[in-house]
Amino acid sequence: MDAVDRIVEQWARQRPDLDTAPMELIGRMARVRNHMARAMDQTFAEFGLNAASFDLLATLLRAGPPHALSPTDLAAMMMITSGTMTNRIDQLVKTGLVERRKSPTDGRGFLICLTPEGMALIDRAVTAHVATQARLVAALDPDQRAALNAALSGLLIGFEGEGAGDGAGDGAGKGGDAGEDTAT
Amino acid sequence: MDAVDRIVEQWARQRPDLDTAPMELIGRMARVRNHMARAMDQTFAEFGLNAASFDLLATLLRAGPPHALSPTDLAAMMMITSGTMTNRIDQLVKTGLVERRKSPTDGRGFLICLTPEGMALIDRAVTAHVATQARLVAALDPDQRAALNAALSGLLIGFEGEGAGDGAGDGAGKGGDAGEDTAT
DNA sequence: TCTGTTTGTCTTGACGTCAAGATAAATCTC
DNA sequence: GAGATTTATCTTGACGTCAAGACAAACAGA
Repeated sequence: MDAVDRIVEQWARQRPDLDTAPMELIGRMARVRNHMARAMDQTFAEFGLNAASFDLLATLLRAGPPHALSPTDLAAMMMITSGTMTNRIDQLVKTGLVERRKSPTDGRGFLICLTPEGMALIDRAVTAHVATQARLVAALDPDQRAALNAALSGLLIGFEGEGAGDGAGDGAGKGGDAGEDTAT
Repeated sequence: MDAVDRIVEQWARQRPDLDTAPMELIGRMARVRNHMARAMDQTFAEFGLNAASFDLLATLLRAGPPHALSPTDLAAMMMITSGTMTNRIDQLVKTGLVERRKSPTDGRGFLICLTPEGMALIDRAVTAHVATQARLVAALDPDQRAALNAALSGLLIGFEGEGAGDGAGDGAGKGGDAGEDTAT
């Protein structure tokens, strides 16, 4: 009897015509994701980061040497708008974790590079993040994990299409929510 | 080979020491949730609502007659702060879907009530919402659905504790994200 | 070469959220 | 009952996001 069960019960009384089985699934997934996001945020905070800045630094790290990407490429990979990208870069430049270099090939463009400090920080932060993630799924035994992963893959293929490009790129809503980093 | 696989592959090259199996699971769940949230937002928009206003109206509806709750109770159920609650109520009062009545028993308090218009709208919107949710899980066969639900329940119990109170109530981060309605 | 279009980045304005605190009413303690 | 505490709600200020558009540099066609 969890919180989702209580909500489903209320609907059964108020609108017995509704089939709430999908709601159970989706509701639980939303709640699980919220708990996980909260836990991961704590790990980020230990390194003076939030999900947004962690995501940017991690994207640069896992891109491989020379750990430099254009704001446009970063925004595409992280599925955020260019304005948001500018803002995130500004903050990380202020804290000295990345730097803006002029693109050698395009006078309009920049390359966002990890500084040595940024490199060192994100390297440690990623290690801690992976440990946090391991802890978050520890409650599941291997069979359950495999089943969960298979079901999620099935859904994801349905949403994104088998071998589509990188981003879902639909176009999110505006204010407040919609995302909280999508990957890493 | 989906987007999450590509990210995991990059980590394997850059940090082969990491066990990215949990990341796959969590990454897929985050992406699935984002796609679902986007689809549900579309349904809400068809009724002139967003996730926030839908959530409030639906909470009042499923609470049963007389479809009236205090802002404090609503905020607790929806796991948002009192300031956000004030804001959400203001908007729905402006559009005539709910009204503020003085509490008959507490001079400080109000009861937020569905107006007839709000009642009619949310009743139709919930029907459409449930249909959208059914469509979102249609890709899974009954076995997969059961396995997914079981795995999510297991995780949720781990996070919220077996029979705990209504809210997780931890205390979220501040700006931007953290939620996008949790239930309904 | 010159002009028009495309591309890369930043700026502006609006929105929804949160945290912290202000205000008013209710309740408790002596 | 009078003063202190708690509870219910709203207000303020800051933040991060998006959409739309401003601006500069690069490219393409005559």
